[in-house]
Amino acid sequence: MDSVAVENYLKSIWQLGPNDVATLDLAQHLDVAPASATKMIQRLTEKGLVNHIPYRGASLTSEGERRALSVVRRHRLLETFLAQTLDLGSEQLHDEAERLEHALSNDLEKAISNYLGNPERDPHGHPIPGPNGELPVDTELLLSECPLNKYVTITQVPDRNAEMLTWLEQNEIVPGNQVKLVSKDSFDGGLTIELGEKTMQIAETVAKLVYVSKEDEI
Amino acid sequence: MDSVAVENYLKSIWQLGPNDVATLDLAQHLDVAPASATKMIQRLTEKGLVNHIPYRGASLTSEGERRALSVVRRHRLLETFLAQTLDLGSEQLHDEAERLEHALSNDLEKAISNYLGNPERDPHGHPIPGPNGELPVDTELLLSECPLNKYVTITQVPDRNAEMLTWLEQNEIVPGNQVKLVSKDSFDGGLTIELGEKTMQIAETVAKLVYVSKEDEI
DNA sequence: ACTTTTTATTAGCTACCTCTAAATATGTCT
DNA sequence: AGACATATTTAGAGGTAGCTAATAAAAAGT
Repeated sequence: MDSVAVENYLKSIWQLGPNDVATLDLAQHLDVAPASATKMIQRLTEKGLVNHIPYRGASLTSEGERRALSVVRRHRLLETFLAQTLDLGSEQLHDEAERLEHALSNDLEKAISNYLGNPERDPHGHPIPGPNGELPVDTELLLSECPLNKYVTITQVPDRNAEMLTWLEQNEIVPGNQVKLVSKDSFDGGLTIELGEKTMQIAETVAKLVYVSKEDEI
Repeated sequence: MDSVAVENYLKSIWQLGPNDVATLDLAQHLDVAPASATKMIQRLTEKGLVNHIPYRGASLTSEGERRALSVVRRHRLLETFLAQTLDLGSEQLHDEAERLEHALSNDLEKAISNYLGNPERDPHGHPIPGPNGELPVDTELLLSECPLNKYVTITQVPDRNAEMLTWLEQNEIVPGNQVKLVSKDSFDGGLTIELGEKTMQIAETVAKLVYVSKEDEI
């Protein structure tokens, strides 16, 4: 069993990957000092979970990725489970899953997955890795990069920022809804989209975190 | 936030209390070396959570007890929650709750309690401490010490030993069922009880872990 | 190309929690 | 009371994970 710290590092490297992750980025992501990240990267390299080229960056080995995906699976199953049973604010879900994911046994993971009917997506639309780390082939693209004037279906929204999530929900930018990208403002990257009957503006930073499905008619 | 280790020590001292707990008993209960228990007792004393008279034993301060009861509350809420949603083997419940209890936030604790209708007992019949550590006044007594030839209702069964729990369940010794203590064998402490239509033997060690309600007619 | 800035690593320290082995206190038995 | 057994504590060490300050490497600017 990996420690909570190890699991969090692996998960963060996975989230920031798949390119080599800079020590500083990792440290900021985990809210630790850069020196602490260096130390841990070395420990993980020692364990064979990470490939590290000093002064360049770190990436996961296949075993490291397997373990990272196991954490991600537990996280997303928990989010789905909690969303379905208790009804918590969508913002809370992420934080709670963040804590509980490290304490979920194999058996309980199975029981939860089974209870939920072995779901493939969490409530934010993120794919849930299979028991052995399988992820669906990624056929989705970013809202910020989708073709103009074509309706697409929102598949994934980010879950890490509670504020943003609330804003997205209030504007009905949630998985399943259809949007049409009307125009991209060239100077600030802002996007104009149509959603149901309303037209609205969305910042590029946000649009870069929302995924939509590729093939979609009308 | 107390660490997992601190929470486990506090919980164990509470479980072994309320009398002074011997270092060796505590160490065995937690499966650590006696020296480790001594060290932790000293740390807890430092923090004001434990009263310790060297070579005598340790007991909880009121703050220590408050925190121990918070762990117990989380544990029992989790057992109840998991029993109600997933249906896990009764043996598994305890182990899973044991892990998750340390990762349960205040908010999630509230949400779960609320979802369950603020229950006062877990599935094994153990009272769930209130949010501030309130426990009902104890009016129950041990099956091993209850009056002869009087029907009493089982209120609590132990949850720490999976094997014993399975045995108890198979023999319908579960909270809510009625039993009559027919006789106590003086030499080995074994008890003869009547349960529904059958008469059976139960070891004293087990009978000392089962609680029954005091007032009960027929 | 050299200097400055940024990024990364090393060195050295701390806290927490564990262990084994040695020392000490307590309780019991004769 | 003295001796032995048992329980407890101290001493000393190791692993994990964090920190700051100092150093070194890489990247960027002039």
